[in-house]
Amino acid sequence: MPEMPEVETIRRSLAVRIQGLTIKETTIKLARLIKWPTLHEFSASIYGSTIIRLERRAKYLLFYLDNEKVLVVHLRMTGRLNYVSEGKPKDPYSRIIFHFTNGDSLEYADTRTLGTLYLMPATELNRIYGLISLGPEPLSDEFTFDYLLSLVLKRKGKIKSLLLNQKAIGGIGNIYADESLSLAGIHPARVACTLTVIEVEKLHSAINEVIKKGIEEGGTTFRDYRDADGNKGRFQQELTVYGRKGDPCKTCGTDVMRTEVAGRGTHFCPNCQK
DNA sequence: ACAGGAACCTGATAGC
DNA sequence: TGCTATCAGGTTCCTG
Repeated sequence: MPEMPEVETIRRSLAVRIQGLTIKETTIKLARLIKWPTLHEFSASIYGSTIIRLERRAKYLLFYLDNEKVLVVHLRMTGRLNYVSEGKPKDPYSRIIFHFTNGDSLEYADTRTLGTLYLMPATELNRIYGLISLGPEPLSDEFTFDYLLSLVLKRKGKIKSLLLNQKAIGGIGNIYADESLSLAGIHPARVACTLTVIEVEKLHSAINEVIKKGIEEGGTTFRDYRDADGNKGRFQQELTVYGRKGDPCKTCGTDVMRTEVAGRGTHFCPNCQK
């Protein structure tokens, strides 16, 4: 479900709620979502720990605990994190619940159950391959024009595949890939290494602009994304192509097309994107 | 080394 | 109404 702007919005809304709270017991309704360690160790290690801070790396959330451990959560397609005040109704797809000593709880809910949770010593986070192998993320100092150019020049695959490749760039998903390519005027199926320097410049600033705006607008609620307090995002109002199949392009009026690129539903304006 | 496709899951919606 | 097909914001594993 969520991409970098959605995960960042969840982080911001959740951090102010949970920092300093202490976890008592954990209710685990779907154990297979916990990838490490064993069920017993997971519950035992987290019991009595206090959340010091909440960080994000690309689409991963990292809950730093006062016992030198880190709870790592990846929401995949439909994961949600709900801060639930005492006595409030629970999400029907609630899978794992962390109960705090103040009576409130943090609920991990997930319709399609593809999400993943880990509890790792802070010194062993490098054992999570998807986390350690992440490329630089948009808006960071490492994500420079030169970096993107060097990446693009050596790739023979489609440009959209590159944007979705988390080892190349961390944090972009299907919505923001389509929106970035739309803003840059580049067709998603273009072979990466055929892009001109000017096009790479446009793409570099388009990615940063779209991700920045996405965060400012609190993410995109296309279906069921919500922040930790249950609020919807606002970026869906700004979408130029994603989810707009058959609707007129906001620039030229041509019907927005939907095809499949890199195995994903892909939206673009056939007139504006070459 | 890299690209493409299937697999993992469940539910919502569109079309007949 | 009810059935079927398609689609879904992601990642990983396998194959070629």
